[in-house]
Amino acid sequence: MRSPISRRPTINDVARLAGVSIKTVSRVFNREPNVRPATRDKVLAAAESLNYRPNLSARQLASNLTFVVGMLYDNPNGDYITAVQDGSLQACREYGYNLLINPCRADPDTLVDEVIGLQRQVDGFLVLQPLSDLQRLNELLLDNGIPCVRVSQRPFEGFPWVSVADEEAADQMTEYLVQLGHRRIGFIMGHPDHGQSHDRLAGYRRALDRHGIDLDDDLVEQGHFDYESGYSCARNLLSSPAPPTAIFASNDPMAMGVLSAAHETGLDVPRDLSVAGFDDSPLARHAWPPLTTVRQPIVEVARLATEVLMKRLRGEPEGASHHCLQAELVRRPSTAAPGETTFG
Amino acid sequence: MRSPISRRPTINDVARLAGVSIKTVSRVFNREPNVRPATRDKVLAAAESLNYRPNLSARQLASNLTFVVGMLYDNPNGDYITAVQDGSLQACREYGYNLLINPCRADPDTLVDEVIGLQRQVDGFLVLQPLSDLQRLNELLLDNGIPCVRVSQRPFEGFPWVSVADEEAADQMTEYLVQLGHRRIGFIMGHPDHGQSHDRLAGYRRALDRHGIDLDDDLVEQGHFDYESGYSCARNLLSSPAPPTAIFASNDPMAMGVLSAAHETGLDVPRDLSVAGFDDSPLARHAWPPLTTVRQPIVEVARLATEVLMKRLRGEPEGASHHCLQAELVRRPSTAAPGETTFG
DNA sequence: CGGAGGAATGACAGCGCTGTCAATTCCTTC
DNA sequence: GAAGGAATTGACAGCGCTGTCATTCCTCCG
Repeated sequence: MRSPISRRPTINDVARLAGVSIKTVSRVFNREPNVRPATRDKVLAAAESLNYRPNLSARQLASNLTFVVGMLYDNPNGDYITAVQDGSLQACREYGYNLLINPCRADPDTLVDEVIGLQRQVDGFLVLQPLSDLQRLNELLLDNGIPCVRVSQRPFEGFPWVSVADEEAADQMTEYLVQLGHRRIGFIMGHPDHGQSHDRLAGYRRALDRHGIDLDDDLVEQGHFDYESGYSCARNLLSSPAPPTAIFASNDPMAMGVLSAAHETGLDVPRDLSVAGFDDSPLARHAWPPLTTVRQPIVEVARLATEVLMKRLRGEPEGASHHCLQAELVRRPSTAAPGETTFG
Repeated sequence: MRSPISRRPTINDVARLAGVSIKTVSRVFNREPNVRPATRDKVLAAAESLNYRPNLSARQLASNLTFVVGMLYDNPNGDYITAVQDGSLQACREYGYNLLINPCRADPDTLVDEVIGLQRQVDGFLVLQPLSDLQRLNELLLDNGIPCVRVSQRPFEGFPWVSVADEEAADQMTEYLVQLGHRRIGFIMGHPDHGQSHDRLAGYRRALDRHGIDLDDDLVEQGHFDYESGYSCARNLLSSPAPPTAIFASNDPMAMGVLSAAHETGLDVPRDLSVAGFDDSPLARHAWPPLTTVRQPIVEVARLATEVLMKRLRGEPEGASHHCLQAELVRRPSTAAPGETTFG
């Protein structure tokens, strides 16, 4: 007589039902090579019908691996973080890994402690911008032999990295503004310590260059990726003797600041001033008027980066050590030809 | 001669060095009673000198505990989620637990699978709104004997819960608008399936009642907590024969929609229309004009809920099964006396 | 001083899985 | 049709810890 107790199914139950050894079940769940497709199917069917999930603790204990990847970040932008988590989780689930989130302060000392403390609790790290650009952190990780994948616009010898074609996207946005008829286009840079800031500026410059428009340094302001700096940079730009007819801010919160400054100055957007952002955060859709911006494939970047990490951890061929994804221009009513309006 | 191999020390190493059995070491590390102080000290000294840390996986496997709590949510609001994660992590770290995030679709069938699949991977769940109001999910969790703490405005017999005094906050906001001189105050409800929506409506009603202001049903619109519904509800309200002089939306994205509708209609905010939101998401500060709203103590709610869960898991006295935290009114330029403006 | 009874400690069997290595099966190839 | 080698599968011993239960050590009292 079999026990009717409903305990969680183990690898033994699956093996028995599938008529194979537990080792074969283990192979299937670890995607090891050399399992006949028919056998694999039998095992998967058995597992499915029992609703079997491998016990992580047992797996960890036996393999001396944790099957957990840590996510290291200090980005305060909630929408960005949840998008990254979303993408990363997709890859994690596919590979049977779990994700341990680790928001941390960029303060180097605390950071070192945290990372070292986590050392045996995770198999590797996904390091997000802007933390991924901290030289000291990267070196620490590398010296301790901890597998990592970086999301960054800059390479760091020793770790694979995933980036977004920021320069190209900024070029496209500038091109679009030029095509609309703008010649005096203000630019608000992001935080100078973030790699992206410089790429976006470079794209802006490249597009202007191509059209033979002189780069007026007075049209470039140094912001910090936050609403407040967008606001004050815009105030500066708009109060200059020859104000721009369009302002391209390096991210959406700064563009929101530009909108506020414009409203406050009594300017109509887009008639008197076109405003463009970068990131396509939910903010952008909810602004008034809705913001023209650049949609970054954040979810895809995170998924890809996590997949690269998984492959690395499993010793599979990793492919290229650098992947670059394309961003996409999103046109909304905050931009128009100078003097025109997008509304009826 | 000691082995020079630098592997991580195990409980056996400590036991040998301390001259006791591994079980005694285990007792010391688990703070079990009935260990002589002298023995305890010997063990701790040995552990210290070896720099021993218990292996989590082994502990988990043997004890059938995971020292991980899962966070179950389907809220798409990134700022809310990161705030919750932040608060929850604070409590987790304090108790030596890890946090496993689990965004999921509210689709009941998938959900059941996910939760059951996670069953032995976590010791308990923190269930967030609005998932925490799904009757079927709560029952599933309860039937499977999984320890949970809910963040919700509604009780569910069997689980402790943490809520925010939404009704009171909505009352305060309405009171504030009345004090400014508004009599026709529009209200946009949230998603009818979310408990909060009804509490906020109740607070609005209570305040009007107190002031003897008749409740005009035409002033209450049914929204869905998103920008779009806020926009269309506001259009309805503003195009009525007797439009309101203030609109109180049940969350910030809807208030953003109200702002857009007002701008589009050519109304000046706050001179022609005061607008108030709820939640104090970053959106609110970045809107034009900045939104008067209600700050919810999200981080604190999450930390408290997680602490309650930890205590429950550790069999410590839990205290009350219901905690309620206060929200706080945040005044910004989007509200003013009718006909007045907040700007110079 | 002997014995009762609680406090302190230990022996040992797993927890559910993976690594190792041996056994078996399946193809080729001539 | 059999040898030879590669592909596939299985048996079994732990991984480091905790639960159970047996054993030993005290302490206190008649």
